[in-house]
Amino acid sequence: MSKFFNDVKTEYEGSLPFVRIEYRGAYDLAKTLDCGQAFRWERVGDEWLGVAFGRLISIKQTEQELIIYNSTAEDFYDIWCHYFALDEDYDAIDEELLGNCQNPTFVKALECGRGIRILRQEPWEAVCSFIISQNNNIPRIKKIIDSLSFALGRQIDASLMRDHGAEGREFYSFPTAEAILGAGEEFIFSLKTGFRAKYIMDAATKWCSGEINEAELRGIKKLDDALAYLCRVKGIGLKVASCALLFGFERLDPFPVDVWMKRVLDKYFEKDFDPATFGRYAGVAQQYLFDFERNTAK
DNA sequence: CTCCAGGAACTCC
DNA sequence: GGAGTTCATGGA
Repeated sequence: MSKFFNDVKTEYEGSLPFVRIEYRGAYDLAKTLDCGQAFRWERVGDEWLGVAFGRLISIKQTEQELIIYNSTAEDFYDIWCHYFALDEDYDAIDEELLGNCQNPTFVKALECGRGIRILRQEPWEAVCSFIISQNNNIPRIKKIIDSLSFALGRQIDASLMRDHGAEGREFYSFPTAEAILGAGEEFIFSLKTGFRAKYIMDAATKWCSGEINEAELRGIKKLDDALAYLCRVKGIGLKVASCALLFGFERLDPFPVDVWMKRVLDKYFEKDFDPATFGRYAGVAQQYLFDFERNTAK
């Protein structure tokens, strides 16, 4: 029994299993899935259809409930509770952030962004996706990830999801590093990845050989050391490494600085402001500011 | 046509 | 160790 949601049970719509989660505290599903941290979610009516951990689900939010279609209670506890960060105390995180930084724009960004959660995505997918993200825009990042998955991922049975936007469509898991390595650089380039093709290949090579090892990386507690570890891949710099750690390795301390965050920092913060001021949840602060500048500030 | 996109490598001084 | 250039691609 969690302090953040009810005891979840499997229900059925015909033969489609689903779960209802009565969550407590703030949760903004739309912003969470559409704030640029994940690239495989699509709005279908009042639901979000997407693939993660090799599964196809649809999720929607009502007043005080989240409903996940194509998930049993077991799936929820094994995967989705974790993926959607429903077990994390964001009230406590927000409180600590506000204690560390009283910058007026940040306070405003937090109020606007309250309910955004940092998803816990798959490590390899995060690494690969944020390599693709460099010098690129979000719609095209999504297109490339789609074509990579279509070409090299494993097909997912979508028959139960016909009434949730899956009718007549095919869905694929994100390809493994092995699959990408096996496909070869020319093929990856042919999917419009451009100059990033050789970067993707270097990441896949090092991921497969164990030169970049997930468990080893998780064991590196000091942020700078973890960043340096990922930066051994050609094509991964500070920003991509920060995103990979924040979104794919269950860390909330990295603070990715892209063109948008540079804008935020020199528009609203003192000249030599150090993001480390935010403390161990700096990544959450970054996401509030990122969403604020892109979607709210105007 | 130019400019830009959740950057990073490379080349200069 | 900074500052400027280049890298594919597509949309505005």
